[in-house]
Amino acid sequence: MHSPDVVATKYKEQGRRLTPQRKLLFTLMHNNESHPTAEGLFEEASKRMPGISLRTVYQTLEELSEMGEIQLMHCDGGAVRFDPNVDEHHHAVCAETGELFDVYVDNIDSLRAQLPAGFEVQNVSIVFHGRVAKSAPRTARSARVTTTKSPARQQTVRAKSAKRTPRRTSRGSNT
Amino acid sequence: MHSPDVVATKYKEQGRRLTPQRKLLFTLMHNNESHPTAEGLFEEASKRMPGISLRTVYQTLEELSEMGEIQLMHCDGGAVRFDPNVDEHHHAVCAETGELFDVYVDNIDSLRAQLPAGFEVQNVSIVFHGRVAKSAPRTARSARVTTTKSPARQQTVRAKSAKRTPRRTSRGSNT
DNA sequence: ATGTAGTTCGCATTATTTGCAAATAAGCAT
DNA sequence: ATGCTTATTTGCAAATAATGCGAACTACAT
Repeated sequence: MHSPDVVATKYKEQGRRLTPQRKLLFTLMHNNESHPTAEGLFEEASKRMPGISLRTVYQTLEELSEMGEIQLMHCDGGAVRFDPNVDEHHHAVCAETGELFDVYVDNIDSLRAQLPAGFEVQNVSIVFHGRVAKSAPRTARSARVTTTKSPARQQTVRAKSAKRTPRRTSRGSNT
Repeated sequence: MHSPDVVATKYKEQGRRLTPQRKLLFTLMHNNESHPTAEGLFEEASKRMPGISLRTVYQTLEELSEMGEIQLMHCDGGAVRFDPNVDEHHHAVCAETGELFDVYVDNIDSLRAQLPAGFEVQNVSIVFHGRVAKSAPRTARSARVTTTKSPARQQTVRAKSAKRTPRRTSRGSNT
């Protein structure tokens, strides 16, 4: 996503208005690497602008997405997460914390896949499921991918993964 | 997923009972390559057993998932789709029809990814987004993956992809 | 045939997101 | 500054997807 200033200019060029809400959201999303959900962003925004509406957050995120300033990602079936990084990249999800990291993959074209006959690939999305080791964080950047699962049927991790990001019981009434 | 008979045996072994609902669902899921949603499976099941509850379908799918007989997949943010193929495989989604195909990838380990320091990969899921060409379906099985997008920022396809699988207005009252 | 515990089912509820209309407020012209 | 016009913001209802729960039901061992 471009800088708040540039995005602001783009907005004006398109006849859109610059509201305080939008300006705030531009700022909160710029360089945001947390892959927030609409709710999460709403909470952040509420701190600086109490009263801002969740509806507006959704609205603005949709605009930014349409303008190609941010990307959406449907990760584990929970709420959509937004990413200001629109470069071609992929993701790694920590099974424990739910944290989401950007991952660059160099050689996707070398993947040998048995695609359906006549299938034209437009883009590929890769998600690395795993966990961040708390121990000695050796500087293992750009390593070959090696999975930790039995060679045959693998279901251990997938099995009960339907768990979605836990959230408050209800919005508007945090008892 | 194993054959209905084998699954039935597994159920008995675990002290679970064999109900007509379960038997039907075992049959409908076995060798099912359509990656149905719970709703979809419910509709199929309803044809043969009117009155079966959607709740039971969800329930049974969850059981099968816990038993490692089927896999869940969160595809585009819509409803979860179920896959009786629990071998290590990936998916291809047709952007037009929404159809989902199983895809086998040989050399995932050759992917060169810049993972976060200390990230231990447990498994990788790859989704090929694209479309099935209606023209001459050349037998292009097991080909190298080549994406159709500008080398720089790619957002064309991602942008408005939040569209979920269209479904009936409401369940229970199909006017 | 009987009893018991596992199942099914319907309904309420949660969670995420979008539709809609009324109230507001940018940004331009005066 | 004032007013206008129309884009925006907001709150609420509604759509969708999935789960919790309890009452009614039934598989199946005895």
